[in-house]
Amino acid sequence: MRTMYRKKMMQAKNKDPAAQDQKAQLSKRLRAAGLRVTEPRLALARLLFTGGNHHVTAETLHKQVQAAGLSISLATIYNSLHQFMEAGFLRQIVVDANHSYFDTNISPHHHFFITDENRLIDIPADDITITNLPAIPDGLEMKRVDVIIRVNNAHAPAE
Amino acid sequence: MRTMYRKKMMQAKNKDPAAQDQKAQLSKRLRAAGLRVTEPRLALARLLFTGGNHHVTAETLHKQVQAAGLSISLATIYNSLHQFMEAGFLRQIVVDANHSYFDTNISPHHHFFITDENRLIDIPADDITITNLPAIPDGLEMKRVDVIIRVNNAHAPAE
DNA sequence: ATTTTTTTTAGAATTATTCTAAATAATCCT
DNA sequence: AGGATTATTTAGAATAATTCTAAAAAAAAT
Repeated sequence: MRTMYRKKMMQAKNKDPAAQDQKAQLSKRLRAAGLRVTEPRLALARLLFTGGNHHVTAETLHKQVQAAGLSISLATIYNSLHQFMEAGFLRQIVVDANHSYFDTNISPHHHFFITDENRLIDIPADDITITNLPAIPDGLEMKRVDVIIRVNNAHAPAE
Repeated sequence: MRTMYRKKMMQAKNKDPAAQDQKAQLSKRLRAAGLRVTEPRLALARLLFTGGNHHVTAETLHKQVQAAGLSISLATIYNSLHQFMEAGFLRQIVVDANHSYFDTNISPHHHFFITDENRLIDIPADDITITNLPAIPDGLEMKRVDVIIRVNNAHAPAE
């Protein structure tokens, strides 16, 4: 009996109630998207979907994973990012030929892109008013409107 | 005297006045941008800057070159596209992680991007009214505002 | 528990683009 | 004009980001 009790304590130590809850929530989200709940997916979901909105690239996410002491292959990271996109958990923002970001903020909004820092800043949808949108050509349907305001540091040498 | 006259005729046949004029104009543009006038650059300039606005990729331009019976390396095409960009003759539109287009229309305007055809359509600047632009963060200066309206063919399977 | 299906992964392949260094062409300078 | 100087072109190698492949591992179903 004593050993049993010890075991329970160990478990409790590794998984406090809040963490348990978070895990349950994320699992539910994954399952709702038709994705099996696996360790790599849970870990990525936790990195992406907790603690505010993020703009990540496959590479920066991979580094976050390593910084957290985990090991998830780049292939899995790409797979997961695409699956999360299809599930509507992420949105991809392509800013130039060399950089695309995955944005965890999926509500309609826009972006500043700081060209000389390769950094995105969200602009709430309400902060930009677009009136007078042109008619969508016949046979086509609108998927989304992206506004990117390109900025650079004042007096910075030409990009 | 007869042979001289013949020669002149031959020249006239290869270079009619209109073509001559076009070439002179394009040469002037290149020189104004600090670029030497070379055969490849002239040929690319003619393909790009005559006959209405175009949206090209390095690849499609390369194919146009070949279709015209010319041979210009892909490296030169990339070089020229970038030089033309720096000169302000072209503007690059990046629509997704896989495709970027060079647009010969450099006046302010926006785009429809037809996702299932990988095709851009210009939207005149006046057709979209953006009011209420957010303040540019301190120390930054605006370079340009891009609006991309993503559309797909109605009832098309998800992209 | 075993089988079936899905997921992960290392490493190869692909794609778009850039770099390198040698050959060629344009401009400069008498 | 002709030789020196500088810029341009090019083939092919290199790079970077992403995708593919096929075998091993994990999850779900039976």
